[in-house]
Amino acid sequence: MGHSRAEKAESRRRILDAAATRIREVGLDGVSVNELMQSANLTHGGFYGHFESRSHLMVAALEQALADGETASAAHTGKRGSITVKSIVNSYLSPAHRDNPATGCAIPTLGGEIGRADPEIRAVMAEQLRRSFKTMEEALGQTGPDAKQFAVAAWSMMVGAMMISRVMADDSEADRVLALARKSVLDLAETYG
Amino acid sequence: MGHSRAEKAESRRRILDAAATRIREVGLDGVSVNELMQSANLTHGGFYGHFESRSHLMVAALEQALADGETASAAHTGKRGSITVKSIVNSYLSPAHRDNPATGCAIPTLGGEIGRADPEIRAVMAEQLRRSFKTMEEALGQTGPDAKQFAVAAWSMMVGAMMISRVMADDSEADRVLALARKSVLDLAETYG
DNA sequence: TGTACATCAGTGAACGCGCGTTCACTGATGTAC
DNA sequence: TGTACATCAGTGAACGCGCGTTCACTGATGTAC
Repeated sequence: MGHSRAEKAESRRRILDAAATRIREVGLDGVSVNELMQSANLTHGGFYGHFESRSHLMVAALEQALADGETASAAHTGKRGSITVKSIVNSYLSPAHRDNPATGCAIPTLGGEIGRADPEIRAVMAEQLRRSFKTMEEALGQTGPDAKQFAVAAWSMMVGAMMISRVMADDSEADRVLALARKSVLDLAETYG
Repeated sequence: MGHSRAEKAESRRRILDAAATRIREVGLDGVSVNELMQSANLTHGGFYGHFESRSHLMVAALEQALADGETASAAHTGKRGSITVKSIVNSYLSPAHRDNPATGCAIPTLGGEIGRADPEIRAVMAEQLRRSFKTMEEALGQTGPDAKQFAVAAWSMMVGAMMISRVMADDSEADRVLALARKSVLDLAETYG
């Protein structure tokens, strides 16, 4: 059980990875320092050697969760061929994404909580939203006000439908919400594209 | 400072009202029993004379918050004349609604949290969603698969856009999200209506 | 109408618990000679 | 290459705090006679 200096960065990474995953499962408020340290095979006291405070970790963890979620999405959509509206929507509004929040997009999971958080935390997610809008405009293959409107509408619908689908207990009802939202985003893409 | 038997129901109502308001401001996890009792001008010990446990209160508070939010919306849209898609959307996606979560719709505020809550809590919101879908179909003045698709798409977009708008720090950016989503819901209504 | 008693809404001290954070320490790693 | 020392990642006890919940109690209200 060594703890060389080179391994410190590795420990930090394990804490941050656990945090980025856990906050998507249980929310920012649902994670304790002790729990994260244990899942990184460390004891709670060492935490402050890696992060200034719990809230500093949360900022970093949210950044990573949002980046992870985007990468996971891009990995699905991007393999062989370019990103299209259809590939984004099919990947995003899939039952697999709904059933695996820990590796998915943090926006439907944490958005409500973050809407009432510190400006610093909100800024992290706001920045991701701007990037997401831009990606959607590029996927539409257009620029201008209509493309912007589509990007905002599509993302609003996707995060809303994902949140709603996760609330629904009945599986077929939850699946139907995803399917109908998917169709509607594509209908909108035709209208604006 | 009397506490007659007739006043007990009044105390319960005050606790429940405070809870229904507060959960929309700070989330289900953000409210403590002690805080609620104080805002009802009572001490914490008396809580269990009114509710079996904190989580029992939360179920009742969520029910009331959802009913309140719907009533508030209907009050705006319904005055003089019937409910239309336009009247719902204009009221829901207004900056006033965004800036007053305590009296507004609980879905964008609490949806993420509730997606990972007990089945009992999820069922309460799922039921409200079904009612909301139905109201939207009626507002569209149609029935059938297209009306259902529109209802799901419109609600997904509205709750998503509200959540996103609350994350945005910049006011004009946040307002623009609402305005663009509003336009898109109305565009969809034309497509399906 | 006036007194004695029962009811019960609300009080506040106490419980065990987990939280974020601090800090004196341990002991393996890396360095100097 | 081998020994002495410095560094510092990680440990674990302890802190003050607020949480949900329990419970013996108080005292105003309502009832019986």
